[in-house]
This record gives sequence, structure tokens and C-alpha cells, in this order.
Amino acid sequence: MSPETDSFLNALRGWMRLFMRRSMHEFTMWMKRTGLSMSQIGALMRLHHHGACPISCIGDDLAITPAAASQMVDRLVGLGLLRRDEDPQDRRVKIVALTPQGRALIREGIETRTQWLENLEAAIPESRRSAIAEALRDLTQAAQHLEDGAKTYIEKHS
Amino acid sequence: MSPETDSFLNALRGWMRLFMRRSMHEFTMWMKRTGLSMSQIGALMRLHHHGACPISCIGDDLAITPAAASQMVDRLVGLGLLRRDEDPQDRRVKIVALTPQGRALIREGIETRTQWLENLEAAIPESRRSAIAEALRDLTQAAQHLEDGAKTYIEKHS
DNA sequence: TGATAAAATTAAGCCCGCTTAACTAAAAGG
DNA sequence: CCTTTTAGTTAAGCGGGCTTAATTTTATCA
Repeated sequence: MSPETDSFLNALRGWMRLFMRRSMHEFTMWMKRTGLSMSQIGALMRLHHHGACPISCIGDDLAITPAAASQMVDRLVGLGLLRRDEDPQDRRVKIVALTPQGRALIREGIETRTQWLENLEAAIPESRRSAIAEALRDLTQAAQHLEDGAKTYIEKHS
Repeated sequence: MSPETDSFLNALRGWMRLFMRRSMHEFTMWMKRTGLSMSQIGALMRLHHHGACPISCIGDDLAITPAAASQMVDRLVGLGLLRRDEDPQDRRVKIVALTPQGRALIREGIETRTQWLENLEAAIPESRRSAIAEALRDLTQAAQHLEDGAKTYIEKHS
């Protein structure tokens, strides 16, 4: 492993470490405010990022039984965060989707948890900002690429 | 808000968004594997990052009652992840600290959740790596600065 | 058509984590 | 000293979230 490799990974890990430490607390507080459980948030996030899906897929995603998934969806529907509609193609399956409230809640959560980032800008010398932004875009794009590759693989094999 | 400002913040948000989407699933799975609750993880993380502290401080940090904090610490002591020792200075307070097992568990968790970052390096052109590493170091340092400032403030006022 | 499989739900039961309230032990302060 | 405050624990109770098992409804297919 070359010195640059070490340097790169270490920089990445250092940043992640700090970010996780920081965002964990915000996340816990946000959970408390919303009253949502980890599973519920996981389900909402899944729907937010990948769109509507049957209940069984929620269960698969969270690695819980269909029964548990059904109960959880029921609670979230009760809270007005989810809709559960019959699939016209196959009336056994119920398609679960975020309601506008559900979507707003998740957005607000992400917003809240990354609020502190705004202060970061002021702490960065103006002359460095564009270079850093460029670096972050490169990272994001590369990660996106990896994710897309993985997804294709999964889609091919399931 | 200047165009560079927008660009900087957007780059930061874009990266965070991707990171959160990616790490949420890993995190949920890790919780399931360890069998730890959100609160328990929060407590362990707090101790990992800021060191040993009395039980009351665990409760304050997680915003739960002293009773709940006491019960939770009790469970974690039972699992061998925490030690609870009497403070010689004030025998009412019990100092809580990570055991080696507790520390190892948290380390392993962080490790697991950032494993995928290693693939990222290969997806970045070698010519860009040092610039990106430099940018990440700048970000980390700036964030560290902000955090230290906030901590001092808290320590002054509590 | 009739047996089988699949998606979802319901019911019963368990453990967990939180709360409030009552309590113990130790320190602080008049 | 004796009262008050503080740190922590214990007990009782509630609701959440998970499980397994049984049930219902719909699709599939020989």
C-alpha cells in the first residue's frame, strides 16, 4: 500500500469519524422528537431513496418477518406517513408509498441532521472552498458509480 | 448567497446524502447483529468519544431519565461492555467506562460501517487522490475547530 | 377445476426501554 | 447536628417491536 493510498484512506476515515460522531447525536435527538423507531426510520428512508414497494420488500430490507413489516407499516399508515394501496396487477400485494407528510418528515430529518454543516463553510478559507467542493463532487460521483454498479448486480441476480 | 457558497454547500450536502443513504443500511444490520438498542449504542459512542463519565451524564446526553440511564448501564455492565466504579471523591457517583470488549465492539462497528469506503479509492483517478485527501483534511480540521469551540462553551456554562 | 404457493394480516406472547414514584446513601450547608 | 440536596437504584406499569403460528385472500399451474 503506497503512502498516497494511506494518506487518502486516512483522510477519508478521519472525516467519516468526525462526521459520525457529530451526526449520531443529532440523529438520536431527531428520533426522540419524531418518536420514530429505528425500523420505522429505516422503512421511511428506503421508500424515500428507492421509491414505493410491496410490504414484503420492506421486510426483506430490514431483515424482519413479514408479520413485523405488516405491523410496522400499519402503525406508519396510522401516523399518516405511509399509504398502503392494493396492486391492481396482483391483488395480494399492497404497495407502500410515502405520503406527502412522510416525505416532508424525512426531508426535515436530513435537513436537521446536516444543519451544522452550514457553519463549516465559514470555517473554511474562501480560497479553498472551490477546491474542496470539487473534491467532494468527485467523491460523490465515484461513490454513486459504485452504488449503481452494485445495484445492477443485485437486480441481475434477484 | 454567492454562487461559490451554493456550490460548496451543495457539494457537501450531496456527499452527506449519499453517505447517509449508504451507511443507514449497514448501521441497521450492525445493530441487529450486535443486538444493541439505539440508546445503548449512543451511550457506548459517547464513552468512546468523550471518555468515562458518571451515570447522570449518560442520561443527560441521551435525554432520558436517571432511572432509565441506570437501568441501561446495568444491562451493558451485564453484557460485559461497561464498568461501573464508585468515584472515590464522591461515593454517590458511579463512573462508567468502556471495558476492552466494549471498546472493541464500537471500533468494529465503525470499521464495518465504513468498509465500503475502501472501494472508493479505486474509483478515484490516482491523479486526484492527493487533492481530495487534502480537501478532506481541511474539512476535518475545520469541523474539529468548530466542535472544540462549542465544547469549550458548554464546559464554561455547565 | 382443484391443489399448491405466495402476500399479507391477525393473535398471542415475550423482552426491552422508557416513565413516574418511592427509596437509599452520601454530601453540603445552615 | 440536622435539614436539604444530589446521585443512583428499585419497583410497577405501559407501549413498542419482534417472533411464531394460524388465517385469509389471491394467484399459479398441472
